[in-house]
Amino acid sequence: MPKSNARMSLRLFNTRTRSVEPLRPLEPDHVRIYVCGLTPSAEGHLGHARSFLFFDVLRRYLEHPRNGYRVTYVKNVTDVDDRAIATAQREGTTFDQVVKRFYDSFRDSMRTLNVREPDHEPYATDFIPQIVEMIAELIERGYAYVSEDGIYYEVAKFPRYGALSGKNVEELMVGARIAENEHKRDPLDFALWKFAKPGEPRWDSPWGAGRPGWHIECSAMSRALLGVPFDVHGGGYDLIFPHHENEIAQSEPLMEHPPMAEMWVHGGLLNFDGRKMSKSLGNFEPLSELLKRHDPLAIRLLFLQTGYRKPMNFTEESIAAATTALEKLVSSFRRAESGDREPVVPGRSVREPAQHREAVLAHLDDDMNTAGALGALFDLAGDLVRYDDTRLRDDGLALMREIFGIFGIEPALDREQPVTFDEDFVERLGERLGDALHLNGVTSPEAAIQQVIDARAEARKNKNFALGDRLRDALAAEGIALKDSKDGTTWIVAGT
RNA sequence: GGCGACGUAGCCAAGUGGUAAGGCAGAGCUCUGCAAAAGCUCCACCCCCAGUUCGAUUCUGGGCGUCGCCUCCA
Repeated sequence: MPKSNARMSLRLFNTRTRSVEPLRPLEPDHVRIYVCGLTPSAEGHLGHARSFLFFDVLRRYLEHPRNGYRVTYVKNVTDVDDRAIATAQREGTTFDQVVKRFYDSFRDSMRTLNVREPDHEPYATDFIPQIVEMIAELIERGYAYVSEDGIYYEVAKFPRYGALSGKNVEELMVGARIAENEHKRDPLDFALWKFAKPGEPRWDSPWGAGRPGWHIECSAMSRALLGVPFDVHGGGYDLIFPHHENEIAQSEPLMEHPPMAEMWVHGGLLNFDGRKMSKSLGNFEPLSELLKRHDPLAIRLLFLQTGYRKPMNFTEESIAAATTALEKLVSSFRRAESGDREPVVPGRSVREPAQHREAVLAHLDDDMNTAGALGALFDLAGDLVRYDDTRLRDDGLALMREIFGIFGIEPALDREQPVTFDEDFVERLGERLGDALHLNGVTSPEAAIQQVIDARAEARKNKNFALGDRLRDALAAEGIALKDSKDGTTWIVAGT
């Protein structure tokens, strides 16, 4: 397979330049990515997941043969912050236990969502020496000063401050909403190091024991693990200001050749029923809970349908639609795999897998237009059962799997029906069947359903359609739909 | 108040200076004992007004609306 050439290369929107640009890695064939991770001092929600899901797809695509890059992907964990400390004090525990609890849960959710593990997942508290070193350099060069309650970055010393976010420093200064702090020289200055108050976690530093401010860890850890400059710095839109602006202000004065990251890539935020999903609004469902109610791979598909930079709205209706759509894609795959074929309709053009492949990849090259790519994938799925040539069919199946792999939904092709029955299913089904059929000592829902199917087949064979329908209706009332085909009857969960 | 994004069918959503992908839902048909599934077919004057243009949904200006950031936030 030919390597990528200049004509078909991945283009991404770069927040730094506000334009779509080709990705040109600083090292040949190697892309270094730093994505701001979570501050696990509270429950993660689906909005967090959207961002990480996008970067997971980006990473998969970079490694796909179309691009063929080796990727080093770093996603940090802000494992000490004011809120975790406050929660710990309230609960009579320690901040690291609070963080562990929430982050363990979030990692489980990421696994459930088929998000690949980062190459590095640095915790801020594991990089205190590097953070302290960086603060020392900033003080030495006159960008930071020691104050009574901590060490601050002096924004006025960095002329490019505001360039990434398009903020005007003067306007920010007059903004009434910047927190006043008597220990700062300027309201815009932000903490690099906070001296510990009694009872607070502390690490030693030349200036006094304390903890790092939020922003400095990303500057220190990206420098330590990737080196600066690197290729892509990612995160949610809400991080552009002030977090990423501050990272730049911390990192670039210490560099010979800024910028710290060639490309800044930001994912759009997720709304929930039309409103921002936020910890402060309290209108969110923990990710771990939501994943119990919805197919995680359908969630991936749902996110793929919207441009990654656009704000999107999550509703029960939208996830239901995505769930159905995923089932249909998988169903097309399975039908083709089993040799099932649809006649080619006159006037309907069937395109070869290679053409579909190009269509999908061209969309992805275009600033990761996953929605367009998904449309092309549905086109492929439609043609899959129309190839009368085995080679084409096999190529089509392989392509389907390949694209599913980029999207991170490949487990859907192999898994069993993702069905959950509640405990009373068999009992309720038995009641619904009444005299029509006595379930014969079965305990598993699957076996019970099979018994009903067998009994119905017998009834239909005997032309006893009334009984057959009664059996089918009993299953339908429990949300189980039957599908008759020449090879027998199968069932799916249709919902009630 | 400052900055920014968005407004395409019932819902979600891609996209283009030359009368609009895809998905979900819906309708009709085929198949079928019935149904489901599957297949076929159908379903959009692209928020409003003005301008540029031979031609705008796509460009420019104004308006209206929704949302976000400016404070911890993916």
